[in-house]
Amino acid sequence: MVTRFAPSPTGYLHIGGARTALFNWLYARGRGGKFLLRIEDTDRERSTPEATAAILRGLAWLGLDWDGEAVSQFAGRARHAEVARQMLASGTAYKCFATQDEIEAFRAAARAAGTSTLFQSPWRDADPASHPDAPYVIRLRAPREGATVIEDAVQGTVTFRNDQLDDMVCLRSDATPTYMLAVVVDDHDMGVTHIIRGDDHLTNAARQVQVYQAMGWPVPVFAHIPLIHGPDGKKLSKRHGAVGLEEYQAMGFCAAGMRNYLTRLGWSHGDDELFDDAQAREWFDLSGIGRAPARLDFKKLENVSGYHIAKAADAELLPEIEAYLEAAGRPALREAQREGLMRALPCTKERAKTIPELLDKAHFVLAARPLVPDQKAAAGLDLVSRGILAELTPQLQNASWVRDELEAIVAAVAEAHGLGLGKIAGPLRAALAGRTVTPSVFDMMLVLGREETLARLGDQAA
RNA sequence: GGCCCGUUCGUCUAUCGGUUAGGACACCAGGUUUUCAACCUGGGAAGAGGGGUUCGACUCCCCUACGGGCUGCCA
Repeated sequence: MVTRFAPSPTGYLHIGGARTALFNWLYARGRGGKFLLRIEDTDRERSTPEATAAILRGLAWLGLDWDGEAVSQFAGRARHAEVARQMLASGTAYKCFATQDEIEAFRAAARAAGTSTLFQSPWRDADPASHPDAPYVIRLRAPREGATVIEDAVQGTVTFRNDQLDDMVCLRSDATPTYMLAVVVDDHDMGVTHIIRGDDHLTNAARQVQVYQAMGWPVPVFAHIPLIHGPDGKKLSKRHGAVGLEEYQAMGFCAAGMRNYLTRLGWSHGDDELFDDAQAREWFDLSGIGRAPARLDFKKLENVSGYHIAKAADAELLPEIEAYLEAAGRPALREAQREGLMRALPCTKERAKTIPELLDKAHFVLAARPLVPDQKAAAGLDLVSRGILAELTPQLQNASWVRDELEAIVAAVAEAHGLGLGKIAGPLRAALAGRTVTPSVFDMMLVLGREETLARLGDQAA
């Protein structure tokens, strides 16, 4: 079995497109099939190489790999034209010499008369001998009786009356193929067996089936999935905020979390919410896809992202963090910071929903001495607190650097002053991290090590 | 306008004629706690509306409302 993702390179990779790609990828990868990528660049006006690059970057970040090279649809235009000629020869298509003006006049008249605006070409049954020497388009000779039926894996059986479908243009007057023709030819030639795409193509599917039938080609399995809507239930657009996949990377969601969230958006497998790629590949199927459009919920995305960050192996998280830094336009990690971060990951990743949040928790290991405490931290470092820190320092000097002993020492000092651990943890936190919100003070000491810990305490002690 | 698709807690969803309509996120209350987070316990929260079919409908059919898509020599 073969699936494909076929985006138009006219902008960024839309979050909805990303999910479509993900579904196709999951379906193919879970069944030992192939997942192909085709760039639908037949619209020369709007297609740009930058957009293609953005799509490739987005897929790479999401972790979706495709088989073979990405195919340019425009490159296959000669083949598409050839098929149009074949249909002409077999009589399943015809030359139409109607001009744009004539078509517009037809539609205007139809609108005024309240009849169907579907264009009915007078050339459909014209004698070839009467053909003028003028530009023409090649139109499909679509059946006028009966109905065209789509057996859709998501939408079920969808029936279109043929009198609702007009003779669509397959080859334009400049001899370039239209999208409707090109998709069908490419999908057939590429051996695509399952077309999973947005349901904005459901109506198009009927016209495309007519082309398959005209060519006598086997019709693939269609699965038209509902679009993703904004939080207000309206079609997702820029006014809702992030629509481009890369924006999600820049916001710091982890790729695994994004995959999990997007997979679960509009598809379900019982009550399973959190899963890894292997499970997703095993579970994913067309019958689990819902029929109603889904809305984006950033809170849930955060939750899922946090789950996967906590679960990720440190060695895999580090490159992802560095990729985030680059995507967000933030400075790269210095070598010392990279090493420190690796040590700090175990005590920070479990508390972060996103990568920027993780970096914030890891600030203590990213910052270099002498630390400049922020306002709140500075407020906690009063004279009394500094005195206690000064008292604590020599005791830590000779301690064996293990959690139990560090806890015991700090607790003893606190008790000597008639204080709870909470009272002394504050100033410690301020001295060690320069902040009031940090990982556990003992975790920080262990990550920082004896030397750095004592140095930082010394910086702040009275 | 015509054709097509959709509609279960705020959100994502389970249910495939018989359930006190379940789970997750979010929210609220309490607990735990060295901060934040995490975690634990509890709570409120749904079948768009109206007709049928049936012993019995969230589930099947029809109508209405609302949302979406298509209706291009765009994709």
